[in-house]
Formats: sequence, C-alpha cells, structure tokens
Amino acid sequence: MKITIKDVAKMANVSVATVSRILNNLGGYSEETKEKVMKVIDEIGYQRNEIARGLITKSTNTIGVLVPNVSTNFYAEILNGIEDTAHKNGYSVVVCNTGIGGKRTLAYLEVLSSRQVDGIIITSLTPKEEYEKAIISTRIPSILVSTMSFRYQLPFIKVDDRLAAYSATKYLIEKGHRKIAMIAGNEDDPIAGIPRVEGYMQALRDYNVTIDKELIRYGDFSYESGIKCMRGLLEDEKDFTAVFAASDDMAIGTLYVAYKNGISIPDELSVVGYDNTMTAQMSIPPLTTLAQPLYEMGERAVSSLLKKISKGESIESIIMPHKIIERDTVKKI
Amino acid sequence: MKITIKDVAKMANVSVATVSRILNNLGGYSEETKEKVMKVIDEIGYQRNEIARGLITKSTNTIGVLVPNVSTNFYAEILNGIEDTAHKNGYSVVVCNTGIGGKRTLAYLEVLSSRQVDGIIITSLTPKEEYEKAIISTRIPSILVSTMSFRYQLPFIKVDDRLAAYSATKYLIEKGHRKIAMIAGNEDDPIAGIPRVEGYMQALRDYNVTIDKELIRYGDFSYESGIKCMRGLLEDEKDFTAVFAASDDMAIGTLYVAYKNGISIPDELSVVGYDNTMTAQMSIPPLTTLAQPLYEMGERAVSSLLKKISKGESIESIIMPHKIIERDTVKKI
DNA sequence: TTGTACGCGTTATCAA
DNA sequence: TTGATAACGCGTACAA
Repeated sequence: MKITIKDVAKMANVSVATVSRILNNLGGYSEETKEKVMKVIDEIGYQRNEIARGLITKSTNTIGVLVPNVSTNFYAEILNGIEDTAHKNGYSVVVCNTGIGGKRTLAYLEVLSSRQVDGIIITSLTPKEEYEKAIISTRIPSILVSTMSFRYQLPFIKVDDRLAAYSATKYLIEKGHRKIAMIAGNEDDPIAGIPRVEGYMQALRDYNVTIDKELIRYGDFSYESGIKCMRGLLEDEKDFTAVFAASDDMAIGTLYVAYKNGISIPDELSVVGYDNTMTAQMSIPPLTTLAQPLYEMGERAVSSLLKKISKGESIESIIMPHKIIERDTVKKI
Repeated sequence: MKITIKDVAKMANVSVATVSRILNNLGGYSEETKEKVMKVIDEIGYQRNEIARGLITKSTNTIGVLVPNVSTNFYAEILNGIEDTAHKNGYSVVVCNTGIGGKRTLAYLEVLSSRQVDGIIITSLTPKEEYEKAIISTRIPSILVSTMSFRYQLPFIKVDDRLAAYSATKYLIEKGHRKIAMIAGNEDDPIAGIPRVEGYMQALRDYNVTIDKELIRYGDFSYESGIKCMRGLLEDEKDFTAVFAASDDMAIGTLYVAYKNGISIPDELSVVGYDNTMTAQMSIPPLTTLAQPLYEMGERAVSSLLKKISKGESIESIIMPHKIIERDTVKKI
C-alpha cells in the first residue's frame, strides 16, 4: 500500500489539514509541528500523489506536445527546448507522434484533453480545418510552433518563411550566383512549402534575375526527396551554380547526389539549406544554412503557455528571427 | 465548467453508476438505456476525466521515459519506438531529459513517482549506485534500455556490446584490414565504453593481429570527440587503413577529418560506425555501421513493461541482435 | 495554531 | 437492470 497523507498525519499526531498546509507552505502552523511533520515525511518517504492533487486543483502541471515524428532532428530540437523549459517550471511533457499527414492528431487531442493537460503545443500541424477546430474545442491553452492557421486566430511561433527564403536567396545572389535552383517543400503546403518558393522568387525578381520555373523542384522536406529533386535537375541538364534547399535534409540529399556525380562542393556548386539542424553541422562539407532558432522556439512556446495558464495573459504570436549560418558549401563566384 | 459524468446522468435520467457501467462496457444495462446515454454523451461532448479515474483505478496509463537528451538521433529513435508502441496500447509517454551525466535523474524519478506513472523506461542510465537504488525504491515497474546494472538485477534490453564490437572488427579484418584504429567511447564507461574496446581487442587477438594500444583513442561518443580522436591519430602519424568508431557520430567526425585532409573514403581509409542512426544513412559517403535495432528496443521495452503491468509477468532482460549494415565506407584491400 | 468535514470526478460495492 | 453511496488522496472553508 502506498503511503498517503493520512499516514503522515497519524504518525505525527496532527490532522491531515496541518500536513497539507505544511506541504503547501500555507503558513498557520508552528515551527515545531512543521519540523515534526517533515521528520515523519522524511522517515517514511512520503510523496504526495499528484493525481489526487490534480483532481482538486484542476491542474496537472503537464503540457502535451504534438509532433509528426520525434525522430527527426528538426522536431527533436524543438522538443528539447520545450522539455527543458517545462521542467524548469515544474511541468512535465507528454509527447505524441501524430504520424504522417498528422493522422493521429484528432486521437491525441482527445487523449490530452481527457488527461486534463494544462496546455498543448502543436508543431507543424497538418493544415486541415478539422484539426484546427479540434484544437479550439478542447478549450485548452494551445500554441502552434513552426506553423500557423489561416482560418482561425490560433497563436503561433515561427519564423517568417517568405522572408527567410528571401534572405537565403539574396545571400546566394550576393555571392555572385544568378542561376539558382530551388529544391522546395511540398507544393501544396501553404506554410513551409509555397512561401519559401515565393521568397526565393521575390529575391530573384528584386535583383533582376530571370526566373526559370524549371529550376524549381518540389520535394517533401526529406533527404530522399532531396536526392530525387537533385537527380531530376541533373538529368534535365539544367544549368545552375547554386541550389537553395527548403530543408537541411533535402540539402544533404543534393550534397549526396553531387558527391556521386563528382560535382565538387562548393567549387562547382554552392548549396544552402534551411533549418540549421544537427544534420547541417555534421554534414560534409558542413552546410551553410538558414537557421531557425528551434530550441528557443520550444522555449518560448512553453513560457507563453505558462503565462497564459498561471496569469491568464493572452498568448501572442511571435515571429522569430532567422539568420544565415555560414559554413562551407557556398563559394563566391 | 467542464462536463462531468453527473451531467450526463442527469440529462439521460439515469444514475452515474449506470453511465459508468456503460462507459466501461461492464454490462448490466439494457440496450435501450445504453443508446440513450450514448446519445447524450455525443450531444454534449462529454469526455471522461482520466485524472479522477486514475485516482480510483490506481493507474494512469502513462509511462515515463528518461533520456539523457532527446535531440540526439540515437535516443530519438528509441523514443520513437516507445511512443508508437505505447500509443497502440492506450498509454501516453512523458519524456524526461536527464541532462549531461544524468544529473536530473533523481529529480525526475521523484516526479514520475509522484505522478503515479505505471512504468519507467531508462535509457543509458549513468551507472551510479544512487540512481539504481532510486529506481528500485520507486517500486514502479522499470526497464533499462541500451544500458544495464552490475549491482542490481534490473531488467534491461540491449545488444551485446562486446560481441557487436567484435563483429565490426572482424568484418574489417575479413576485408583485409590489419591496421585498424579504434575510436572508443568513454574510458570509464563500463557499459558502452570498455566492452566495445574489449570486443575489438578480442577480434584482433583471434585473428592474430597485434594490438597497438596507441591506435585506440577515447572520445565520448560525440561528433566533436570523433574529430578530436581522428586528428590525434593523424598528428601522431599513426599507420592505419581502417577505423572502427564506437558511435556513428564519432565515425562522422572521422569522416570529416579525413575529408579535410584529403584522405579519400573508402579508397585510402575505411571506417565503420556503431548504432545505425539517421546520421549514418545520410552521411557522405553513406556509412557502413554496426546496427542496433533502436526502434525495436523501444518497442520491446514498452511491451515488456505492459506485460508486467497488466499481467504481472516478470520482466526478463533481452539481448537484441546486431548486424552490419554495409554501405560505402569500407573497401576490401 | 489546529482540526473537522466536504468536495473534486470517477469506480466499486451493495442493495433494490 | 438499476441506483445510492462509499471510497480514492488531497485541498480548503469553516469552526474551534
């Protein structure tokens, strides 16, 4: 049998109320009884039952996190920021892998709701209205990370994808490149797919570089799709001196195809990625990439949520800063 | 105000007991009332409160996972297996980053205990007796993954590190290599450090290759340490045709140093890694490595735990199979 | 300063 | 087939 507050009370010859007061630092007890009680607690190794506590305080000190896939560097880094910050504030985090296309989103939202989590963080929500409605109807404080909603005013934390892609492209242009291919994300992704292509095209236009639509290939952010797109570019014998990939994984894919084809990086081809995950740091050669502050995004998501939970402050959306991390895959020409 | 079982009972003109019975499929009610109740539940969107439920059933359908760092491919992959399997069985998982040296281990064990988790999975436990004692004293079903305890009989799931390192070394020997350097893990790590070195040395001995202790360098499994070790080897002008690294990250580090020094892989140097994480798949050239079935280890950890929790079966330790994944970093000489 | 007693939302035990 | 009601472990008015 587990030790309960009653056992402590009995052994210390006080009431449970007194023990509770001491446990919660509510005052209204003598130093003497406090010591007596603490001694008992220590001796018998009492730990309070957070479940019972949650029932009455109506809070579980838990936040739920929806990620498509924890085993991706991208989400792992965000999760890292979330977990650290949550722990610092006495919160625990339960992770939920929503899977491809977010097909487990609805199921998890229900789970989290019935588990009475105090807040929910959703990363890269698949933009289905059904999902957005479900988030709202949980009535639990929620925040989106690296995604947003067009239909509803759900608070979010992300970088400006359009602007970031613009910066990356501009960077390449300033390095003297004019024939820049783009390996983009999903063509139907209104968050991380299309805007990045738009940013790329805008930069090209602003610097008077003619846009060649054939230089734009659509993948799905994965390494494999990066390989496929780069191969397509090569097979079609396109002429380009640089490629901007919409994710580090796709950039690594293009690095691989270049390697297989004896194309030397950055001498014969420059490439810049997007995200600045571990992958980028450890690639060969180290990848120049557009950094998203992933850890900080996780951090801020939690702190916004906690402010809302404890102080009732409303959550405001945040556009995080991005920057280029220069490593060894871009050459000035 | 949240909708409770009482609201449902009231609206359906039945008692809460009946609603509860229906919710739990306990039988003892007419099809008619069931329909009536289900209709109400559907209409007002009732969800049961798992917190209140847990208080009485004394189970939370939650398992806690201790990892040193989620943002490492190695742990992320294990976590992936854990989360998938847990979800399939109606369990949620709360992740806990124990940090460098596992310094948050004790704190998290207390958190998990007071949250009444049904089971605990500990990956790569820092081998301090203090930690092992703490695990036991929670009296919660627990299992170690990719680690073990010498002092206590805590069940574990891991590959045989000694044997695996032996296989990797033997593989290199069979490819004609005799001057094989090893970039090992921590010298004081009795689990993943020393045994892998022993396996390496044993293979060397068995195939009559003289051991050169100077060819063994100790890192800490990280990319950076891989770089440092490989640089050391080069600076000391050691003569070797292959290196066996005790982690993929360290292998990638040596790949990087080779690249910087114009050493072509695998023509001038062969390297094999350990783990078979994403890192290995996406490296350039793709890394030949000793695979640990990380996802499956997470899977089995959960299913063992659940068997223990629901059926009371005792958890047995499992040695998982390992195998060499041949990619492009080893050349027959 | 301390204790009594009720309530949180659910399940389990009786009795009807 | 159904319903009252007592737990579960804790927090908190209220009373003492």
